[in-house]
Amino acid sequence: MRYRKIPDETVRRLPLYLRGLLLSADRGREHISSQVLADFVGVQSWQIRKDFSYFGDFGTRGVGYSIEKLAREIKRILRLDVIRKAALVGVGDLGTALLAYPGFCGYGLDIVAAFDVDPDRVGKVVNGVRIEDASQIDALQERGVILAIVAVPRSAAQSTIDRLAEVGVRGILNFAPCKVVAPRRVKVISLDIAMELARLPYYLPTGGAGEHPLAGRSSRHRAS
Amino acid sequence: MRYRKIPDETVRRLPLYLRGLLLSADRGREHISSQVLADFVGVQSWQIRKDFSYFGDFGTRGVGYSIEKLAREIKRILRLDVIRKAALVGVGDLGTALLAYPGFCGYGLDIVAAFDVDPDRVGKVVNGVRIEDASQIDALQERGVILAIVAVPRSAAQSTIDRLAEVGVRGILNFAPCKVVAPRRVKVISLDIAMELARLPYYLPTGGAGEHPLAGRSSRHRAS
DNA sequence: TCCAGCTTGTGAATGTGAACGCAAGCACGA
DNA sequence: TCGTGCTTGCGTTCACATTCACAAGCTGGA
Repeated sequence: MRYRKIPDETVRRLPLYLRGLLLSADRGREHISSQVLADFVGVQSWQIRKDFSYFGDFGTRGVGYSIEKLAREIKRILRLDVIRKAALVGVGDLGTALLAYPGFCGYGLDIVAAFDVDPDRVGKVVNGVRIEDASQIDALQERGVILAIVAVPRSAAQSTIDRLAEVGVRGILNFAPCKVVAPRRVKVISLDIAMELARLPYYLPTGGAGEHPLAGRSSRHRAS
Repeated sequence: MRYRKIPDETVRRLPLYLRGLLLSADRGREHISSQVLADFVGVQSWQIRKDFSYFGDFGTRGVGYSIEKLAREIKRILRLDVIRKAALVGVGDLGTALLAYPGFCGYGLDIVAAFDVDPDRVGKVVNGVRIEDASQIDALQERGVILAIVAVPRSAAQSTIDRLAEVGVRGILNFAPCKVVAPRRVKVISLDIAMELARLPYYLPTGGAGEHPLAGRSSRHRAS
């Protein structure tokens, strides 16, 4: 089955495995079995083995996976094996929190630029990054930035993404709560936090008699 | 097929449809067809019709869906038809941003309490909500709060969730980047922002010759 | 060298959701 | 009242992902 079509869900799980390996690595062990890793990240062991089988033989039968080697392989597959520079557009409350968030560097992602249209914010330094005027987005290409995080208001989202696409950005993480479009060469991942919270009440128990008899059943698939 | 098993993916899309309806509502139209709504939110029209068919006949053939009625139905299905009180635990950078985020109220979700362990933060008022000491979580039940947002550091995540589960919280949106467990009666949705960003480089074009010949193909499923 | 115990890798079976296509049904005008 | 055009609802088909089960293969000890 090697090197056939790679399921989208597999790609979605790879960062999860990487996170698990990085968290478990500093506990002194050299190798880890699919069973132990599976328990640690909350999936099934065969799921892990199947996912890895799309990319090659990373383990040793009877032993397990070398933690360090496996982490390196996943990083290579996800193209996280080099430090990737990212830009943040929109330094409101959420943008500020993202700038301060230490979690990105664990994956080799480095926010090197931040932009906003508000003159009051431009020039301020947040977490070591100086906020620039949004017009400076034009220079992103020369600075070698091809990833961007969009945390602007809904009304500015599409135009921001258009601009980013124009200056050569190839991957965008969008937090604006609306549909956005981009050229085919630009991969956009959208995350609407309010929408995630909004589907939580669905799984709540019913107040009276079984109005939603089937809610919450059959979640064999993705947990969250 | 009415009232058979409801696909998890359908539940995941319902908030998307609701968002689309709310955004399109103020444009004066009374009815909307599945085709128009589909274009607006970025899915296929048959997908919308199929999803709604699990819950009942909301539309009128030849006319489309009443925007107001459909929004009301989706809210009912998602149990968003009453104002739901939610608590925030962890008022760091991300927590502060979430408190200030205006997007929740559009879905009838209201953050009425915020907790932190840092004495410097306790007592401060952010966006109209006074930050309380984490020990006050015990009183959540009497205050009628059964939804919580967890934005604490990784090391505190599991114990926070244990505590919330003890005091009767039934739904949790977790931002801590680690695996967490909860009793079956508690639904946990986890969101790891860094992990989302981490899978973005995978879709980047390859530098040299086709090292990843299949990347980015075949995305018939969920866009983001 | 051989055996016992583990763990991986993967073909095949199963299950689930996406995609299709069309009959049923409503609105409106002739 | 009938016909035309449009839109929904849904049975069916197809594609994909999960799940299973086991052969292949490594390690370490006898």
